[in-house]
Amino acid sequence: MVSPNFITEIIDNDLTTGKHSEVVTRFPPEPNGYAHIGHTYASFIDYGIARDYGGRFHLRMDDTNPEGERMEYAEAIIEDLTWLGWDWGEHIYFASDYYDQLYAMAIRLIKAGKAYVDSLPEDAISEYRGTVTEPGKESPYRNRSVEENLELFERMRAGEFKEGEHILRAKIDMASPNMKLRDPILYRILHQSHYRTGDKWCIYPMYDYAHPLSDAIEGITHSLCSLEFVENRAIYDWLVDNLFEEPRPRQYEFGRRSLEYTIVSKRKLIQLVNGGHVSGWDDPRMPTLAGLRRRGVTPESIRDFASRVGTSRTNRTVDIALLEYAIRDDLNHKAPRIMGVLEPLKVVISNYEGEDWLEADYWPSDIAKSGSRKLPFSKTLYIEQEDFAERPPKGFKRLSPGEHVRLRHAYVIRCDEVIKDESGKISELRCSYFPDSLGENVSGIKVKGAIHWLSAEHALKAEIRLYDRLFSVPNPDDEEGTFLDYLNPESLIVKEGLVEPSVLSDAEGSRYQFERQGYFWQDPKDSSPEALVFNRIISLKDSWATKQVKPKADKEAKPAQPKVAASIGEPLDPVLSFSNEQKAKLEKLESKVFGLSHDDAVMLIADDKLVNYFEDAVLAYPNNPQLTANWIINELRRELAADEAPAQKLKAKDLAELIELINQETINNRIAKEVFAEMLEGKTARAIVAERGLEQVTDSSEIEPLIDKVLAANPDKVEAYKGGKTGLSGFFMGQVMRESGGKANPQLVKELIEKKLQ
RNA sequence: UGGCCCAUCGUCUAAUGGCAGGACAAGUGAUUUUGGAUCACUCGGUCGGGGUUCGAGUCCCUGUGGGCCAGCCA
Repeated sequence: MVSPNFITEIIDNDLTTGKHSEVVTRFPPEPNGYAHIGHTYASFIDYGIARDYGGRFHLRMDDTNPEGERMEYAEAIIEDLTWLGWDWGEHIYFASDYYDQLYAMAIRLIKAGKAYVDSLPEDAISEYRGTVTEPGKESPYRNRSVEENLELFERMRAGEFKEGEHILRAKIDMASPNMKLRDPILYRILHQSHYRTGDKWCIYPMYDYAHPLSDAIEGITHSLCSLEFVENRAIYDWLVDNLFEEPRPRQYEFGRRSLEYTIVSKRKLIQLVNGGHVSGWDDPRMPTLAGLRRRGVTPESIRDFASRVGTSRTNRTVDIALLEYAIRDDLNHKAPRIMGVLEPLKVVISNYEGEDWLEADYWPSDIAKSGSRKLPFSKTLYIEQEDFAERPPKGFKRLSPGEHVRLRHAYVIRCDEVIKDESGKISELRCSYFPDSLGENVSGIKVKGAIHWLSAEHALKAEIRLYDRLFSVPNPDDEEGTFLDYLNPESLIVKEGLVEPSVLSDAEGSRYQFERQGYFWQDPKDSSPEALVFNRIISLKDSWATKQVKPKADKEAKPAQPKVAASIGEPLDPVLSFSNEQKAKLEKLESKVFGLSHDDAVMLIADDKLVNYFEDAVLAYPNNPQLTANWIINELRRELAADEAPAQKLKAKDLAELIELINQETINNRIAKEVFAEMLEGKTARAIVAERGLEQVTDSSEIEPLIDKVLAANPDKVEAYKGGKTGLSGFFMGQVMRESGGKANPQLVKELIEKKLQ
């Protein structure tokens, strides 16, 4: 369901290491608006992962701010997510249910000296916070006694203060480069009643406080959210570390997905509704789930879409064609085919009298379903205006004067005469039909195409609403002016059309394909048997139309963007900021004694820790300083920088031992990396090599059989290689190296392979 | 004069350091009583520059580009 990604990788790891035995995720919407397509993606990851791992999925209303939150929204979100197919069983929660616990935990923090009541006014707090480039200042109230904090906080809760008079903050670090850590606010006073807790509280927890603790309370294992919360993770960890034991939840962030021709910002959606640009939150053009549902889009197709859009750590904008594909792909095998005419053109069959009820299959032959309805045929028909051309363009496969066409499920007709009204507009076609062309009994007349049609006296009038993309540009937010300037004026076109009489006897909520037009269903609000209203869910792919606009499309094609950056920036020379001592050291490392390249020497010297480490290592093994430098720069430094840093324990002389083994060619580079990884666990290089017998194999007579084995096992690859696919040399190398347990001398292997493949 | 995150076909996404693959889009053809669907094929990519390595999309440095952080919002 959810395709593998960096999060499932983490989960796999947590499960195999036993860090968690079960996966518990949650989706935490705030009930202050309607769910939209963006929510489906996030909730899909949460629900899908829990489901895939046989774990638990919680729906939690993140209601920590009484302003704007309403039960009505919570209910709508529940309805929408249920419709989507997410199943949380009994696990529906409200952050507001945790208010007592959260309050108790705040007391604990205060008692531990980790939280304090600040009484600075709002603007001062903002000022004291500093900026992204300047550290903040500590509040004069930061060092109040525990007793005073306890008393003030209790009085805050009791409603003794006005909004803004006091707040509760975590005591972390006002100088942190991470702004979120500059004593984040935990509680604020809000004299507002809450849609669930009423007037019980006048202090409310902030998201940054309530969210991690709610996760921990519920036993969430993997708390997944979007990228803009990366900085918040620091508070998340701080709080959970201070208040909970292992196993505790961890937060992981994924990239958001936006959709072309769509916006989901709550503010902008409201503007669309209030400005009358759409009919409401469930207007079929809206990206809300309510809108999608009313339009007729199936939950299956939305799920399929979400699974086709992958998960990564980058914000991305998805091609809307992918959504459209998912919708069509689902409906293709679900929607019976009927006929509907959007813009009728009258056709009189001169040589036909009376009426016939023809049997017409609901399904094309490539769909393994059966069923049919009766279709009335008579002297006067309607066809689609588009399906007739007085002067047909090249490649036109429909009706034109003197030409034949198949009426879908019925006869072949020929156009004999075109009748126009006073204004010159075509008002009617006179055609003749071929009685022996029905069904398989083809009259011998060849036709290029088949068109849809309806019997004039039997067809039902219907309002047909043709919905299209809401915006005329893929990224309205990236354009000049406001997004409202880019509304697609043709996002809704209403037609007075005709449909088959059979629809009246179909079940409510039936979706159809109007052949050659698209997928439709009756609008669930506005349609009735007396006044039919059909919504177009999605048009059919139209390769004829695509072909027609091709020259234009070529012109519109984006000019090839040069991928190369226009300017090549000069790296800042770090030597400029070096002290005299560092400069002296640089000279030393670049001298013949050490012989390091300039860049490597600079890199080491820029970090005192590294240069000291380097000097110690070279002291322990002086034979190849450059090799030592390479290992420190390319391998060791990464480990030193890692969060959990076992490398701190790796002594310079131990690394020197590894360098010696490499330099003496006792082990090859590939093995060296394996050994290095094990050394982080505290063993020494020589011990690892001896224990596991990792010495390099340099004897051709030992290697050659391995090569023969690999070549024999892959005759096709050998063939391809000899045919010029030299990229396969890496494949052979890899196979042979693997066969040798990684121990073969790679240069030797390479030479031998090349010799054998000549 | 900050910190953090990110960069693979047009789009989205894969590739224990070892054959850059898939899907959508586009194109060609087959098939078709839907210019749909289906099938086959084609087109097309590792942001630039250095380094490590037998071998780099993957590791290191750097440049460029993009995103996020200074609500008593979430």
